[in-house]
Amino acid sequence: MKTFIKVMKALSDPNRVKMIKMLQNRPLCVCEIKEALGVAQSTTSKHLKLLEDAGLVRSFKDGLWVNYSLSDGSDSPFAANMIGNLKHWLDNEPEIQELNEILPGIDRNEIVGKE
Amino acid sequence: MKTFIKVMKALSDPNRVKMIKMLQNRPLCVCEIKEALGVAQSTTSKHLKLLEDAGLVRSFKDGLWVNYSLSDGSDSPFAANMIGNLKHWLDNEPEIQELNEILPGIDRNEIVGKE
DNA sequence: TCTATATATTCCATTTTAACGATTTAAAGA
DNA sequence: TCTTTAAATCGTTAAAATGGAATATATAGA
Repeated sequence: MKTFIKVMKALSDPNRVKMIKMLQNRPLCVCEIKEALGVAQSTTSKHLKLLEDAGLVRSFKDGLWVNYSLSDGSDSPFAANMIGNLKHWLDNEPEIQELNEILPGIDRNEIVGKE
Repeated sequence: MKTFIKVMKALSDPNRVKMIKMLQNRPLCVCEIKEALGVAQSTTSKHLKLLEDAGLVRSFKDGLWVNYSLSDGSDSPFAANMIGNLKHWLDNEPEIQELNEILPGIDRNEIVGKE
């Protein structure tokens, strides 16, 4: 039950759902996700941790960066199922379409730290 | 996005998930669900309203009673999908199995109002 | 070793959620 | 009409979730 609730909770926040949808395009570092969503870095990091705990995303370090990508779902069948569903769900949402438009223009090497 | 979030939120509370699992057996009135879960009547009613808003259950009156049953999912494809998944999910959870055991013994005509 | 930078963590304020008791509403029956 | 009873709603409280600023951690490079 707990693992199921974790997945549902993880997916019941719009920003976290957007993160999943963005990661369908390509792996992203925290700063790229933060930039795309327009939220604070700490907020981004916390959301990603929650998604990771639910088995929906995974992370691997690359120097200073931490790359997040979709999980293969091997941790939780619930997570696996939802990752699969979300492949086609919500694609017509304006919020998601807008993200897909700006995402190609977002590059970790061009993000300015604090402003 | 909103309808999706509603479904996820609705399913991110253990008591509400238990309600769904109970309704897989048969339609139930508020007092039967309250009895099975051991929570207050007002709590039960509110949870059911939330599930109904998400398109996961529907209700119809029968005299003083209000019967709740699983939705056919026509309101929301997300709800439909989750109702389908939950048909086989969580069946091995001790909490769910216990509910399935006590449920046959719960009868609306034998529930005492306030005690 | 010192600095710069990306991320994680901590702290705090605000909002949301879940629960209960009490009250109100609605329907059935005396 | 009055009473009873099931369910919905309201009011309140405690816990959890969300968000940002500030700080700590970790790695790369000078």
